[in-house]
Amino acid sequence: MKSNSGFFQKVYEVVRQIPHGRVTSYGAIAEYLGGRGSSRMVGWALNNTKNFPENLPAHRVVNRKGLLTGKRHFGGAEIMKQLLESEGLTIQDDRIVNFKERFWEPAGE
DNA sequence: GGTGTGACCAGCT
DNA sequence: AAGCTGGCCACAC
Repeated sequence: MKSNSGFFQKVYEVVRQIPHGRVTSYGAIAEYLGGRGSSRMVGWALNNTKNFPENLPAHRVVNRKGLLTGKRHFGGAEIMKQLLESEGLTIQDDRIVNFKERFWEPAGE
């Protein structure tokens, strides 16, 4: 075990483990990791993902309302929307349709 | 080692 | 009803 950040690493792992065509929320990941208060940390971790050479499905991570909050961090709202649509999801009004059904729980896997 | 921040969530006004 | 502030916790300077 590497004594690395842990939290960040875990976030990357979880995000990377998100099934194709599924979405999850920051709060869910945060709660799964340690505490619901760490929800903001999840966003920060994802902010580092843009430094990742490989494609991290951070676009599958949205807020509790299924709203594409971090779309602006992807370099364009259209990017995130297209990515999700490409995954078979439906985006309407910058929001994931049937988000509740598409919701994937980190601890669920 | 202290301060600031950050893509949230939930409660209060 | 809607808007805003606080809180949480871990990382970077």
